Amino acid sequence: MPKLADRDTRHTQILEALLRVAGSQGLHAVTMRSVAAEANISLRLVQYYFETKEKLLLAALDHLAGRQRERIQTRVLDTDAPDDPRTIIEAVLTEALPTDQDSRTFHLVYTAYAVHAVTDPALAAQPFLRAPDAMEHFLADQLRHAQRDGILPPHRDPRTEAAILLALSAGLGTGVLLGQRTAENATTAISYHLDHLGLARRPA
Amino acid sequence: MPKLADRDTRHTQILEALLRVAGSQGLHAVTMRSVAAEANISLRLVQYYFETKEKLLLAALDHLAGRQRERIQTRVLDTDAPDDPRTIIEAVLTEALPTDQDSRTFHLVYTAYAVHAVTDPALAAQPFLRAPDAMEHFLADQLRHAQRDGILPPHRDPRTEAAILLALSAGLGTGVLLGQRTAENATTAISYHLDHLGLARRPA
DNA sequence: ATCGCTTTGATACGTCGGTATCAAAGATTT
DNA sequence: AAATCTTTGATACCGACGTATCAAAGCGAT
Repeated sequence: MPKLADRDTRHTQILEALLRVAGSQGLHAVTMRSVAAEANISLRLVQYYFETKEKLLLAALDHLAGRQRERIQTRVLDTDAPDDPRTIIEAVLTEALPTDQDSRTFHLVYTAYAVHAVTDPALAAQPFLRAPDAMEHFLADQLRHAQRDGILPPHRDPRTEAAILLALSAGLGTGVLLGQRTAENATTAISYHLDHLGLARRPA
Repeated sequence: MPKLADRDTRHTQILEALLRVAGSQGLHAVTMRSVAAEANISLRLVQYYFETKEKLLLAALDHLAGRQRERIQTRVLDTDAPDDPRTIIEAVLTEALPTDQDSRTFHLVYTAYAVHAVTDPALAAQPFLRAPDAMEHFLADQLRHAQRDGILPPHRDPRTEAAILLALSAGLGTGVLLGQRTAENATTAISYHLDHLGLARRPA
């Protein structure tokens, strides 16, 4: 009966189960047992692949970050102008909003991790801040390109603007997650902000 | 030995103890026992004043919101121009940043509650979103006043700008909390943004 | 077929945490 | 002085959870 799956398959299977639990019932509902049940495997097998809960959680965080990276990349490449700064930036920021179940889960779980990291040194040591940090640099680069291309006013400071964009989309995302704001409301605000930045689309 | 305190004093004493625990070790470290220990009273007494942990947590949330309201009010009144929109808005947004231990605790605990609220209906029913919602209206009002006074360009939409301001300061606050950004960096970004809004100080 | 990796099951241990209970005693009020 | 409110102490119960252990069996590859 027990079909053998290779390690990678099992790993992702378990991690996806974890994310489903965390996404629907919160990170506090993630236990070795609940994950096993969600994945339809025995508790013992979860122990087999991830010896401790801490390792399991760290792996899940990694998995989550990877999925989000893929999502964003896909979103950018799916636009009609994947080399136009305005298009890229708007796609990135919009993708970061919790619109569908997947991105809701991402936001929820990631935020929960972040909260834990503030008081848990082991988690804080994790490459947690690297993703948003990289994103900020990426945005700053795009803004610099835009300035060179003459589609962003020269008096704008790319570094600061990038920080603002990132904080803005994170804040809006949280608002959407809490039901305090609709996703449409948030996307509108992002477009509005980019418009007033003076960040135009590159003419074809 | 046991001195009698009135209910209010005890309540706040216990709630402050809770916030100290939550602020230093995280909300997950808040247990009936840890709070009792932090407050230097018996577990039994915590049970006496707040029958269940849920009630205790809800009371703490209320207490937290109240303290933050006071903090912001004080901050605004302490400025040199407590009736100038630009001054008020900058004070409010800056106060919302986790600069000292108190505001760090606020951010941390509030965010932790927010994360819980997403998957806990009992918490979500709480007047959670009312504070940020009221703040957003307040900011929008200030912006409208500014427009009437001619210190904010008329093509700006106060509602959207208010939403952006709130999301921005929340996002920056999170960044500061996670150590990804300094408080100075964040305050700079806020001033920068207000400047580019075209929101000027009212001339004396 | 033997060896090694994978999977399950049952189960158990220790800890922690929310809640409950009983008894007793100090303090305040009337 | 009596009645009521406040406070402590000592426990106790029960459930949940992380972790560990032992035994057994399925499956793949050499």
